[in-house]
Parts: sequence; structure tokens; C-alpha cells
Amino acid sequence: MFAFRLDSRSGVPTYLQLVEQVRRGLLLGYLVDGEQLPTVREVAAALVVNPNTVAKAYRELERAGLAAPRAGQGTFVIGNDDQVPHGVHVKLAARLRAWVRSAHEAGLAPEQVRALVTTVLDDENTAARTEAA
Amino acid sequence: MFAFRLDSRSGVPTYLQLVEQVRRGLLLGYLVDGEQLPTVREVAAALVVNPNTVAKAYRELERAGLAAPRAGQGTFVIGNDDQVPHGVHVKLAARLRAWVRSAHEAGLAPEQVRALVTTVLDDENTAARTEAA
DNA sequence: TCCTGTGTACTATCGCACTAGTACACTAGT
DNA sequence: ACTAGTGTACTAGTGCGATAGTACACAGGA
Repeated sequence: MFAFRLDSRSGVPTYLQLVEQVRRGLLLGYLVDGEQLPTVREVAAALVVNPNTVAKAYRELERAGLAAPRAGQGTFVIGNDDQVPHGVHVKLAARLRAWVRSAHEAGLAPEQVRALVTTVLDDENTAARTEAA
Repeated sequence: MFAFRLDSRSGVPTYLQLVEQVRRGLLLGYLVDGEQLPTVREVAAALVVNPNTVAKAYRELERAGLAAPRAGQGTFVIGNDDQVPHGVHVKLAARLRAWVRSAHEAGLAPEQVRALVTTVLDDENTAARTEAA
């Protein structure tokens, strides 16, 4: 069963964290078409969060066309076309993990690794946007 | 002069985004000891944000020992010991950029790249925490 | 039919991020 | 002295995320 995590220090609203995790799961193929999400009450109990907050996330997923509720049963994911092929995903993840490891061996603290990654990704996005303009 | 950016879609409070950017700048060596940050009014004008919000970010930086205000002059960064050596930083950034490029060439959309990176980093943290326990 | 579990709807309340506007103390330059 | 520019402090108000509690409609199984 799909499991959610929360990062209370990130400043990101709880319901958005849940939405993003489902979105990521779909993009990477961790969630497949028709798969059931944990029920509102299960998530609320597991994360010690108000059921209304989880419901808000599920409503947002429904609005985005990523999930659909079935009365009396639960909420089910709606499949996505453009998923990353499994082979590609595994290979890229392995290379990225190797990079993280080498960064760690070079003396970078986890926060520094995150800072470097964030900066590079932001720069790539900016560059792409500049290119398009 | 150091420049700030804002991502309104992230859900992260404005003042936290500013704090994080200075923190990243220090971790990666983009900001050096004694360097002046843009003034509260400059940042507020550039980002179209209330001066109080910028002031809150600077107050938080002061509390964290990362910056110090000088009355009538501005706010100045306080240097950090454990910065990433420039050579290491350049090398790691280049390898990471190469990875991002190959991911893009493999057909991954920017969101999918971000999703993959986030997942791998979260897994690494979880693994590290499990190891320590 | 009854009971359970599901998602949903609603009201009320609290806290915090953010804005608006004003005022003050300090420093540097004229 | 005076002026301009700095960070800071304060009050008031707005919007939204989150909580608490209750109630309802639906599907499935005993």
C-alpha cells in the first residue's frame, strides 16, 4: 500500500505534500492505474493529522484528474500515460545515487548536497526558460 | 550583489524562501563573510513584497547567526567555516548537470526529473536515519 | 435489513503568513 | 546641524491552512 510521509520543517502545507507525493508516484510509476490510495481515516491516523486535511488533498487530486473516489470503497488512482520506462528509471536512479554517494564522500553534508541539487535544478529551469524566450 | 528569487507555487512562505536562499548561498560559497545583502527596501521593491516580510527573514537570519545588521548601513552576512571547496563544487555541479541533461535526453520532463531527484534524496535521508538507529 | 466503512459537507475556531501604514533610532555624507 | 538611507518596532487587519466535531449519502457484507 502506498505510504505518505510528512516533512514538518519544509513549510509546505500538509495537504500539498500529500498531493505532490501522489503526483510523484504517478510520474515515476510507483502508482499504477486503478491502485487504491489509503483511506482518509487511515492517512489521518497514521500521520496524526485531521481527516479534513487529507480529504482536502484527495479532493484536490480529484480536481486534477489524478484520482477518483468510489463511494463506500475508497479513493483510486487514475493512470497516467507518460510514465518513465522502468529500465530508464532504474538506470537514472542508480547514477543519481552514485552521485550523491560521491558528494558525501567529498565531505558534503546532507544539507550541502540538497543545496547544490536545488541550485543546479533551479539554474537548469532558468536556463530553459531563457532559451524559450 | 546577491539576488533573491521567489516561487509562488511552492507553498513555502516568502520569508522562509529568503532564509533558505541565504543559507544555500553560504553552504555553497556563493556568499562570503562580510558580504552585504540587499537592503530590506531593495528586496521588497524587487520582489513586490512587503518590507515587513523581508525584515522577518533578516531577523530570522540574525537569530540563526548567519547575518548581522549594522544600523544605518545594511545587513551583512556572517561567514561560515564548512564551505564546499571551489574545485569540489565545480566538479560535482558539472556531473550533476550532466546527469540532468541525460535524464532530459531520456525523455523525462522537468517535473519528472524533479520527482526522481526528490525521491532519491528522501530515500537517502531515510536510509541514513535507519542506519544511525 | 442492519451494520460497517467509505468519501463528503458543514460550521466554528485557532494560528500564522502577509499586508498596510506609521514611527523611531542609528549611521554616513553633506 | 541637516538630510538620506538603513534596520527595527508597533498596531491593525486579511486570508488561508489546519483543527474539532457533527452529520449525511453511498456501497458492501453478514
